[in-house]
Amino acid sequence: MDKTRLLLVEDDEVFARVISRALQQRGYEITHAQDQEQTLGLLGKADFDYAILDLNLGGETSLQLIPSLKQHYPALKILVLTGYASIATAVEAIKLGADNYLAKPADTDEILASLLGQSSSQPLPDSAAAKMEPMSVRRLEWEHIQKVLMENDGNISATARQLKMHRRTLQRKLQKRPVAE
Amino acid sequence: MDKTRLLLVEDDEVFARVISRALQQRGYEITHAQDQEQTLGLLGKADFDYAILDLNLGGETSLQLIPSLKQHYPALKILVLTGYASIATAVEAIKLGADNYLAKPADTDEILASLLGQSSSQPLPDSAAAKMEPMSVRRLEWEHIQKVLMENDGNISATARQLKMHRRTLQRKLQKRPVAE
DNA sequence: CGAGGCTGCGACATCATGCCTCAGGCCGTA
DNA sequence: TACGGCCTGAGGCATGATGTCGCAGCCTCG
Repeated sequence: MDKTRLLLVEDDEVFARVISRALQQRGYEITHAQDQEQTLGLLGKADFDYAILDLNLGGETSLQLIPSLKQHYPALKILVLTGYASIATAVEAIKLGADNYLAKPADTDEILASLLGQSSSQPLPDSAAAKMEPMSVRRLEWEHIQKVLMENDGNISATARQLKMHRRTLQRKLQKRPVAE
Repeated sequence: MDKTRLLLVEDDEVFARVISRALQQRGYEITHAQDQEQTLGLLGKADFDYAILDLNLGGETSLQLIPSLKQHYPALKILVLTGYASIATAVEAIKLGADNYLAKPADTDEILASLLGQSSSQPLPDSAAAKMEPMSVRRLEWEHIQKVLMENDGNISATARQLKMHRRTLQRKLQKRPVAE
């Protein structure tokens, strides 16, 4: 039978190579694009069963690609992967049509499970109630910042003003990675 | 014209009362349910335009209610609200049909904005358009700390552990600001 | 072209935080 | 009653985070 075709949109060379190799060894045929333009250029030319999108492509975001991809390949399963995960972008991604959303770092197995798997790692019904730990202050702050940032279409200055913090401070916070938990 | 009808599913008495009152003052007609059963019992009996679901209802989750609600009221806009937000439940909620997902603490304006949200570019009825300023990070932090502190019956050490911050730091934060804005 | 807004970033004084430590208080229990 | 375990307030210090200012580059609009 034919190999499963997977589209990888990722701007980080190193990570792309690693994940590509890992997936190829598991029998997937990988096509790699590095930005929106390259991805859009592929649309007519090849078929895909799955797609993995890095949320942050240099300056751009891959969210906009989701509707286009879904339009061309209605059955395409899309996984959004990001090192700067937040609830705000997760909600946005899913609403746009992504099938799953995962935070880096994630190993190949997690990625595959999220991509293929129905539910995520755990059966949600009761695990949701069991995980009753409040967010850490840092995590809460990160989520809030991301949410407001999104409402301001990524405008850092405007976001800083609303949050009543100095622009320089916001800038520095955004450069760091979100706290794991 | 008729009032907008809103279904509030929330098991926390205090929070339910506060939010109910705030929304009623803004012209909404609120129906309050405390668990899955009560909610399901309402399905045939009333119409709703919006719904706010607390994710954690005692031992159960409100996620399962979403499909039922959507089925009975296809046009219903659903907002999932939770004090124990996580990316996993956010993704799950949206996939099940929720229209938005918000982490507590959130003030009434933020909740309303998230609920009505979608209808962008809608020239909001003059008055309502006023200020839906998000909370500053400091106030957000303060509220969150207070809430967790309450849950731990004022135990500072336990609170610090949950919040993953140093006890000394929490101690200092508590001594300082009553936080105006 | 020029005004005005946004962005990234260096520098530096100042404030907040993490971390260790001590002393005292409160409770069960051996 | 003395002990261990847990909580609290507080001092001190090294280090990290933040507020402030400034500069240069980039857009966009008139």
